[in-house]
Amino acid sequence: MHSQITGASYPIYKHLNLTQIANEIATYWEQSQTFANSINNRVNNPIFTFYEGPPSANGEPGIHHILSRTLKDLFCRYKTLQGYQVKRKSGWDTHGLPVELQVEKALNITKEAIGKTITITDYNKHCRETVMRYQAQWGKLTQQLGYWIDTEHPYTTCDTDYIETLWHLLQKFYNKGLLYKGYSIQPYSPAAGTGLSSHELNQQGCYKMVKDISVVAQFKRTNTENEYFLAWTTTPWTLPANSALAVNAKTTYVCVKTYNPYTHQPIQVILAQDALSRYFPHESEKAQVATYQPGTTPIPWEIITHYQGQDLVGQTYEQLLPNVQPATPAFQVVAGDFVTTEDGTGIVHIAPTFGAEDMRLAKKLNIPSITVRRENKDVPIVDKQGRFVEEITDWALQYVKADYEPASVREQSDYQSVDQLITRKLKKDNKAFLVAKYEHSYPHCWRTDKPILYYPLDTWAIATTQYKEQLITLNKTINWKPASTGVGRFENWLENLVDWNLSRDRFWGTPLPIWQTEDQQETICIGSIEELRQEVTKAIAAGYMSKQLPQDLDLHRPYVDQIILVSPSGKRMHRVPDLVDVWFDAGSMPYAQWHYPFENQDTFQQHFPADFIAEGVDQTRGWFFTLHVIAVILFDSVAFKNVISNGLILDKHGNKMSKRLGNSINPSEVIEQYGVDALRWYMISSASPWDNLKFDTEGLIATLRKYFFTLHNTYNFFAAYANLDNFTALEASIPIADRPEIDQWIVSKLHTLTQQVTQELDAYEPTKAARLLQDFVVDELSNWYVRLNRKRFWKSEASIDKIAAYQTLHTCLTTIAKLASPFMPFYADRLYQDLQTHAAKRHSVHLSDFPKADSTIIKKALEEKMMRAKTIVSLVHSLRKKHAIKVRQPLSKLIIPITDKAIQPQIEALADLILAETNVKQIAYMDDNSALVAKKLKPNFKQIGRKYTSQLNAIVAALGKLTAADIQQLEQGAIINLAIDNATIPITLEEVIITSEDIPGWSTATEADITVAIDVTITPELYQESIARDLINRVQNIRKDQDLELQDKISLTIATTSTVAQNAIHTYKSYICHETQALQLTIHDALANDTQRAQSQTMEIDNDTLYILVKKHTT
RNA sequence: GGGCUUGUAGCUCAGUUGGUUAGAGCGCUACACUGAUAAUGUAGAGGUCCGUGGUUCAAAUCCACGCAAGCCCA
Repeated sequence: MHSQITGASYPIYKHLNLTQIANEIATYWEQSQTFANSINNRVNNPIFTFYEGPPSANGEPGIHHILSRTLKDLFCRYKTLQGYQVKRKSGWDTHGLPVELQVEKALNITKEAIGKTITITDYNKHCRETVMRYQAQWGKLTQQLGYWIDTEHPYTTCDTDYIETLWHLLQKFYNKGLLYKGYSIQPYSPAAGTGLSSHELNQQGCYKMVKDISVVAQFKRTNTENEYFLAWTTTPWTLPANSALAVNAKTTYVCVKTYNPYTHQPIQVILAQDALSRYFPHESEKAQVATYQPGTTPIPWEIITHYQGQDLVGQTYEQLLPNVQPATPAFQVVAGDFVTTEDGTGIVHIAPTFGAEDMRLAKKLNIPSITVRRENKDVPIVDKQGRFVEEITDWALQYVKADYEPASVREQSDYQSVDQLITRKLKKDNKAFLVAKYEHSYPHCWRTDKPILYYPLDTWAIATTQYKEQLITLNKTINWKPASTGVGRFENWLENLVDWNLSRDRFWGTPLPIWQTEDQQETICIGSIEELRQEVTKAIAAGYMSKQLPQDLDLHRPYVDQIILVSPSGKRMHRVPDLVDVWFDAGSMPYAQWHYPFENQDTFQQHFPADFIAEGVDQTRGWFFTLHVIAVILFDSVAFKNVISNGLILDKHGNKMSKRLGNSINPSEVIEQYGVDALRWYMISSASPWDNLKFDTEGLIATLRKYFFTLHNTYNFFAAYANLDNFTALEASIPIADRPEIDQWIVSKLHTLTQQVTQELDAYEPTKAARLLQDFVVDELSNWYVRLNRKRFWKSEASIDKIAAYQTLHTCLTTIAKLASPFMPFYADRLYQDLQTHAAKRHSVHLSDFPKADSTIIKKALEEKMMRAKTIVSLVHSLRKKHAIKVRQPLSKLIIPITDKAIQPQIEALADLILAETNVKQIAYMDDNSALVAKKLKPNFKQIGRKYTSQLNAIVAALGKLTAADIQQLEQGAIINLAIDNATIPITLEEVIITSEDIPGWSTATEADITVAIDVTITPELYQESIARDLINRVQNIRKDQDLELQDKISLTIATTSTVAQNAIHTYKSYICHETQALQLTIHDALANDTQRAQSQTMEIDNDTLYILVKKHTT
């Protein structure tokens, strides 16, 4: 090996160990404060704002977090390289139900115990401790992933400052009149005695298929003999609460004369025309209504009237189960937009106390609810345990769902559920038209495993619906990736917006800062700690509080609940018990992370709204929504301009990962085994972030092999020779124009790549960018440029050409390191720094500037030329294969027919390259008019398709019959007239595509517009040359086997009795010596002795055995 | 039940404004090439472009209705 005199040396790593590199680079970053520097270096630069969605540290980080965090990191690094200052503040989501549930489980208590067997203080203390339980794992993963984010100053949603900002925001809502107390239908678990959040219902397995009894009930129209409205329900127990029926005003309804299937009494029933076939499937029985014999089937029917839904509105009916009377007149038919005929009868039973839609409609139309009085309040006819109240005399105190009964009751053989009892009674009373089992998916309480009820509860809500239009308008300005999430899923959600229910009846969360008098007539909303202290001062004066609040005030329960304020009229005011939905915490982070407006007003202004956020698609109606709502309503702005909503990570079979199935991937293990750069690259390049990724370790390994090893080997190749030649990359740069054409080509490709990568990243398309990079490295740089230029690096003498090759490859590798650094931050940094020979100039790639494409260097024509050369090479290889002629066998000539004059000079420019690559002596061009070239013609459909439409098939057929002479005429500009259907169709050259397909008598291959033929004659001279090349190859392998260094010289001894081989070796002696670095070459008929024979290797040439003896030459 | 996404070779994915023989990589088989390479080249096998209708001279592509998977919501 050359001695390294200058000290300019590129490290060489025999085996690529990405994990080790990542660890070393991580240490380097830490020691050099690289992350901090990448921000501090850009103090006066434009700001790129990124918001981190706060994760909850009460669970372990999973592989899906890797994806979104990689995306976040990628774009922040990219923008940093482009010169922006990108501050990234991390955050923690600390409040909420998941934490509480975890604590309840750990303490083995239920919600009811809180405040009784355990104090709220102690309970919340447990919550506070639990919430950061996995903080260490998160920290480790953040570090392992190379996710650059400020973890030293995170925002934490349970901090007093954070909560104070929330109070400020809530007060703003309150002052706008948008925060109000309402009464709404919520999922409620009677068995657990608590309302459930949507989060709870979305846990795995909460929706279950259940068989319920469904009934089509007959509601008797007032003042008629036997006319009924038919309405369908899957919850018969809600029928005693019915107070209206809803129809769609625009739907057509019919009145049908028929018989009740249970009582066989003649009836007339009203239902939607479109629902008719569902209940009257037999067309044929129409005429037999008059002659029907009770008890026989099928039951005849007959349509007697048609109605518009509008005509039915306002009609009244008799109460179905008259146990409890409404306070005001009820039992009317009303109109509801949501009524469809897709299932049921097209008439919907309305029970305002047990359906969200029902309650909304009831409020709008003043429909009374069926309620009873308890403690001066109107309450539903089902109590909080899930039982009918006493007033429902038929089934008093029975559970409305069988599941709520104790097993001992439920399993008795004569037990009948309320649904069964009700339907039986309806059947008997001629009020049931059809009773059937119905299987559907229904939510269950995750804790008791019992079905939930939709039940009316008190709540505080934000009137988001008032801002619906503005929410939609501003959403249109957001760049959603993928767009469908924004214009489809999100906009659709906004179109169907309901008011945001903020209340949570829990303990560990941001308390609602609202104080009320007992009669609820006076209310105040507190917007800051300062304001609270002022109110406390008043309360002290009024005698309700004994002293001012402590300095280290905790705004959580139970402390805030102990604060009593005084109302303007002097009454005591208590805080309402509600906590705020944790999504409000997360959606407030743009403000609360800076404790705005109490501090950092400038910082907030500079960093609002965000340029970029990224989270899982499941956040669409979570974080993305709450960010949007708060920003639009309170700040008249979007909260983010660009958003990526990424998909899920599934296992390799496309199943969801879960611990239970044992198919989940431990991210740390993967990172340690394969290296985080490989993992990041695999995830980004395999599928667009918004598509679900089927995670397969095999794919990850393929990425490693294909991309990383190739890149690494390209670097190693460069380093090995650059070290030998003491190339420092500090030499005067040879102008690109003065370098060989192939250098100009790869540099042109490099700038095209830079342009495309920039374009894709600007469009938030990281997958496309990564694939472009990978294709460049593997196909263009390694597999073409390096392969074709190896000789330039080998040759021992220094030359301009050699320096050009080094400089070109060095530039490519350096640029790749920069372009790819956002994707593979560790390896890119190592690569980049290893390429800098001077320690003084060496710095992190992440402190460099992102490459800018220079359009003057991009030469499209050259790129096309090279593409054509590649095609020709692969066609020649294909022909050799066909004739079983190996590449080491030189051939005399390849022939290319030229159909387009412009192509010949393009091929000539790269002729040397093509000849070397294909091992052919010469290219011959064949004039396109040559009769030897057989041409084919096919229609250019784009040209003629729209022009001739119906005649097209006939034209295509006629074109197929054209002769070679016709084609030649066309090529010379003539117009060919086709006779089609008694008409003449003129065809011009533009309307067809002519290709040269074949040269008769030659072996040809064709791809696109290029045809290639080869002369397969092997002359004795060519055969000799192939022997020489075979021998060289063999010797090179022996050198390699003997572990000789690249520059070692050898003595070569050959023994063979074949005169053909001997002659060949004599002829090519100097060539063989030069290629194998042999200083001596002797040829014998046989080897001298057994020792030599033992040391020699053999090969078969010309049906004879050839002995090869390679000895390292010593001086 | 509603909204959205996805469905192309055994696997992972491309496939432009519709254009007539649907591609790449991995994997498999054979041969070749190689003093950077764990590579690479060539050829072969492998396709109901999820299905059914429709529009069109022409559909993987546009439309409708389904099916399957996933996410979000009721």
